[in-house]
Amino acid sequence: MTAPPHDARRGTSGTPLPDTQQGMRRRNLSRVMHAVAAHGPLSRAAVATRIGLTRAAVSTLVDELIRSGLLDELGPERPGNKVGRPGSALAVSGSGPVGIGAEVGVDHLSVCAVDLRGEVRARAVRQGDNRGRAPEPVLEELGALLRQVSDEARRAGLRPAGLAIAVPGLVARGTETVVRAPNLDWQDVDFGALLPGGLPLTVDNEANFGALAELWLGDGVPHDFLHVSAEIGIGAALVVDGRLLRGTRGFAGELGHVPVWPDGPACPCGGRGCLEQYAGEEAVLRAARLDPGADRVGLLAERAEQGDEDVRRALRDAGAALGIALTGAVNLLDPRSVVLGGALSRLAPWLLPSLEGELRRRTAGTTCAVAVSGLGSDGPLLGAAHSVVRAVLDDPAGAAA
Amino acid sequence: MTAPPHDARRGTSGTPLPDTQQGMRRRNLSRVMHAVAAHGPLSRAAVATRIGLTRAAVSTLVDELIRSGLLDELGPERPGNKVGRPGSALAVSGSGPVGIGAEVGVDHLSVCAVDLRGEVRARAVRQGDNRGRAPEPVLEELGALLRQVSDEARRAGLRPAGLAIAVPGLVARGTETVVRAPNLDWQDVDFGALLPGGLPLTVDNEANFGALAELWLGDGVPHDFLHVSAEIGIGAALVVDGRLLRGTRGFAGELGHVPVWPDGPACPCGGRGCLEQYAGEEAVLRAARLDPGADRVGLLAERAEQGDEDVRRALRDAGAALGIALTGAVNLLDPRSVVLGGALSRLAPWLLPSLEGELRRRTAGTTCAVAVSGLGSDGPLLGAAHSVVRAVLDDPAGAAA
DNA sequence: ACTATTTCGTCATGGCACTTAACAAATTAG
DNA sequence: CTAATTTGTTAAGTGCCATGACGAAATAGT
Repeated sequence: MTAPPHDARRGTSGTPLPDTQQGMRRRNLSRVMHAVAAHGPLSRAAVATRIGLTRAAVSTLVDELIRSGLLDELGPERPGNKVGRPGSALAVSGSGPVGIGAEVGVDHLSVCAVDLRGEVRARAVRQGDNRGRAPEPVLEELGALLRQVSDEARRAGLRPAGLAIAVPGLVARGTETVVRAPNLDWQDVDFGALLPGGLPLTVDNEANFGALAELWLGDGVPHDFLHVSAEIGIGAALVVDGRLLRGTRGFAGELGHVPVWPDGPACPCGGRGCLEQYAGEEAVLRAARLDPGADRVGLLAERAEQGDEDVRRALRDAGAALGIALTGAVNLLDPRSVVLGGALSRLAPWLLPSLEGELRRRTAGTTCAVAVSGLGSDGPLLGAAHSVVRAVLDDPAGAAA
Repeated sequence: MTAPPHDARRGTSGTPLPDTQQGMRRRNLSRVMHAVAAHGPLSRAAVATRIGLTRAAVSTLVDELIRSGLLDELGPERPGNKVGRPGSALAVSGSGPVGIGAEVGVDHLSVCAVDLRGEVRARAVRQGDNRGRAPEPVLEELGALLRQVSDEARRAGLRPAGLAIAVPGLVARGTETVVRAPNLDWQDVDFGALLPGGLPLTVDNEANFGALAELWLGDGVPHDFLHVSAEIGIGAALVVDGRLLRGTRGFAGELGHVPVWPDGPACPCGGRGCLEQYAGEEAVLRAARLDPGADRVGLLAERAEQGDEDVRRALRDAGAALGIALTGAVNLLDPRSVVLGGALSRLAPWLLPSLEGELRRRTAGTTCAVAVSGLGSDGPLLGAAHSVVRAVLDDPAGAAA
């Protein structure tokens, strides 16, 4: 229904969008919101110097944003400045719009509401294996959770401004249709048709939302990195210049099928020796001589911690394969860092030594830091909710409603 | 001195540039120029509908551009429209600014001047091996060629608006310093200091300029592709959404050191089994049992054409290795196509079958077209000159002088 | 305590960029 | 030859930000 927020502003053809005064106004409203959201409570004067407009101009912008309920005036502020009249502190409203984020995982459904300040204001989770279930009943349950969270938010005086859903599968660029979700065994599921409408809807890959969460919430992470996450497949998401690189069809980031040993075992994808054959969940479990059961990642972590040599070797080998695949990616993309997220962050202690070893040996000089995500398994959910929040910050006028 | 033109418009930090009315004017001037440059002679009314402004607004913009000498009024035009007053055709000026492009190759120096219409208006080449020569005498010769071309352009009433130089090596992002050019055996050469000033200078990798040439001049190539070129090393340049992906330090595109067979022969880069060990010029010559001499690419093409089995096998194997490395890249980036440029375009007939074979087998479904560049060896030079032209189109107000 | 200084937010004025609306000019259709 | 259509220009209008001046609120100095 609505275009993905993060590619906005780019015209469809070579000619960008026309530039009118209203567009200028909208962009400046957005700049004010971003400045206040990113750099804590700020006075009008501080905003003005920060975004390069005059105090007078910022005053009118702020007035409009306060009237729309997107900014709050907190009252006089004790400023860092020593002398002069204190400014009136402005903060993004904690009682205006909220972004609704949802995640359809293989073993859970979760929904949350995040306000403009980034606080989680409502939350609902339903555990339960969704593998092999038909889309309709799953999305019906998801709808119930969504209603629950929306109602809770509304009771708190908040207004849902949009809905973003993270799914473990490929989503065709610009649509709400899941083309293929191997772990759920879903194909061509149109979320727009199966969920009650009413809110602007965005559906995207969980790896993408996880990377965006890292970009927006991770600390110290620059806006140029490669985010690797593994659930059952291995997905990567590339953030370049603070923007997600989606690829022509939206299928970018298929790290799992990068060839590692080109003559290696055949892969369902048609190739041979894909990374997934060495570092995918199934492959690691097999190499560790463990049976696939529930909470397999937890099991691996537990055994590794206990010192199980088979498990440790399996993880070491997986890390080496990851390191080789990442060497290619780092050579191609020159990111500032690589971030391990999702299940990988939990297994990082045993993956990292061999991973970093391969990477460093093969990219001498081109030092690329490897970091572990601090967001844990909440990344995709938070990224989804925050994507709605960002959409509001990116166009406050359009989202004021 | 000036920032690379293609990353412009992006603020230094999270907060973008402020939006003032003057900025709006500049952007709209740019839109007019782009519309006229891209879509042939156009009337004011046609420009207006195309860029979404009113005829009145476009009229004042066009007046200003004509006064600056960037647009020419050709006179009444026979329009496609059946009825109504004919418009007055506008075209970008053929007598205004020109972009000066230069290329420092291993066996030649070349310089050209391209006007806003994209026509090459002056040109100078000096053949001769530059391998191992010190930077100073080479750049002195280049300076002589530059003067020659600039003078010729000036005699034709043209005004050099900027200088862009393509070099076979790595250039640190945003600088004019060649960090490392292995084939010339140069390190940390500051072009800005060694060339006479006076013009805004940009120095960049030849692969990058080759890709930009493909983007701007290639026909049918979309603005999402992976451009592969091989001189002695193998470089790639990624164009995403019409923008060059440079990487954090400007070192993106090092396809030559993507691991292909991780246990393969050691590579000077410190890794093992890098693509360059299989498809690099030296490796191919060795496999073909040919001695390195002058015009080695030409020799390979000639022998392959004559049916030399050793050469053909060597090229077949190189193509397969390329296909494997590209499989990784395609999986990661999901480009619309892969374009073979530079020396590869000449050898394409013998590389393509195995290359496409590997690529197609390993990326079933994810069809990614492989194309051969039509620009030949002129790509980098033309890309450099056109980058200056684009800078003028991108900010006509700033470049009017 | 009182004044000078500094900084903040607002207001009135002005300039700039685009839109709207009207019009003359140039061409085709009937 | 008139009506219709399209172009380019002009004049008035609106929106948005800059400029400069002002009162308000706090600190520093005497």
